[in-house]
Amino acid sequence: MTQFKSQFVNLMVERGFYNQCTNESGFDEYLYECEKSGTPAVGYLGSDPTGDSLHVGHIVPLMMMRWFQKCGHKPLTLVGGATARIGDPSGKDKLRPFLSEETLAHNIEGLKKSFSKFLKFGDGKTDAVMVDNWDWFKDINYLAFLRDIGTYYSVNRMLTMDSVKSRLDREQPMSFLEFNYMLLQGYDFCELYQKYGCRAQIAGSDQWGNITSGTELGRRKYDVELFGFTSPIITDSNGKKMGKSEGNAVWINEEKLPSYDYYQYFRNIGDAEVGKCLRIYTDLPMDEIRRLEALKDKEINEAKKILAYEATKICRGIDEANAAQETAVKLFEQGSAGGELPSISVNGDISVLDAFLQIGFVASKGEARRLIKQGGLKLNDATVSDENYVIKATDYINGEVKLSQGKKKHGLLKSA
RNA sequence: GGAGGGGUGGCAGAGCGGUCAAAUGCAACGGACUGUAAAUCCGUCGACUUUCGUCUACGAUGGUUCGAAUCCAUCCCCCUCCA
Repeated sequence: MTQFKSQFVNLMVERGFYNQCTNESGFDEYLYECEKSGTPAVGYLGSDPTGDSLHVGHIVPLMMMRWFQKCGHKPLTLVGGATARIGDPSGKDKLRPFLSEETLAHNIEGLKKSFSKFLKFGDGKTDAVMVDNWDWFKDINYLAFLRDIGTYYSVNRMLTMDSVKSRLDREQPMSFLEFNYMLLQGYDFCELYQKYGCRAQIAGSDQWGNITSGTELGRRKYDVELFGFTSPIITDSNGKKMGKSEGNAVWINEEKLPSYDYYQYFRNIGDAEVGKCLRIYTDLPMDEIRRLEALKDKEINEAKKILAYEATKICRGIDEANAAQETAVKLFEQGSAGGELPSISVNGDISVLDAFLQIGFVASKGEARRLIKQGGLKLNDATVSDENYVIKATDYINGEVKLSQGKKKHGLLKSA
């Protein structure tokens, strides 16, 4: 298992993070030299602030950076204040809507928060540093940019890039604005090289074209070899991208998704994904992972619990992980309500319909009625059969009524 | 600027004067089976209403008609080709 010299590359391969590298042996050699001499290599991970939080789909490169840092290297996290104003065409058919300045500022704050859950920021040698490409793009002069950078790009070559080609093949329009995206990302890489000596870019495989744009620019303009390292796109057994739960994205930031739900997302992962997810979403040592993924049938649930706990711990902290786990145990293994559940307070009696509507489990009374007909709503674990039922004082146990929708959605009704 | 095509429910995509709250597929949700899994099967999937039914919806606004997602007019937006 040690076909590579550097700790980092070996780790990546072993844990399933490795998809493609611009120069495998070169990168390995470079990192090995850095690791041996105790000089941190600098690598960056970019993300455009098109939303105000990252979601589990972004965790893969984040975890790579986390390992990168653990191996004694220095991570840079780049937020694309400038590139978000253009829109990355990779994997998209349509031009992105433009974002307002306020939205951008808000999103950047959200991203910083997401990043800081996985990486240690600060002033130390291997501490992560946040940069914004708006800083160097906002004052750039168009003619100067064309002359300094544009000369190194061949349109012939750009047209063969996947992000461009797929649009053209599908006869989807692509604006000149988007066409320029790869120049900007290429420029970013070189800028970080100049400023921080950054020679590595880590990202998802969809960024390959944009990464090579940077490595080629580096070679032509600065005569330096930059490295790109990508992860595979993580999919579930149905080939779908990871990251959706009940139709909603699984967000990293807690204000977008309660820790309990974050925990549950990993708890409910498919059997076939357990090993893969343990490698990617937790820091557990490989020996432990190999033991866990060997579990079969019912026992695999133990592995899922550990996965959920460990993943939550990294992203939400140990307290939140404990609380989420405790709630889950109470709810599923002991059948009582836990404290981490969503709750609402009411005065006096309330109809079941309104109760479920207010707690947000149903979007309308009609939906609540339908669920009752289908036997999908429960009060204190008893199926509701009468849609006109009114919850009264006698239904409260210790001042609470447990509301359940389906098997997994639970909440509490408290008397005010 | 010219010519043509189009805007329908979360998405994709039918419908082209009444039988349309709108086919079909995907996604989603509930139930059964299980292990808080997967697969499968059954059911649901605009709002209000116990049922009847009422209301709001097919880009926007007006109009024609007993009746419009469907026809007409104007406007807005998108796409393709030509200049």
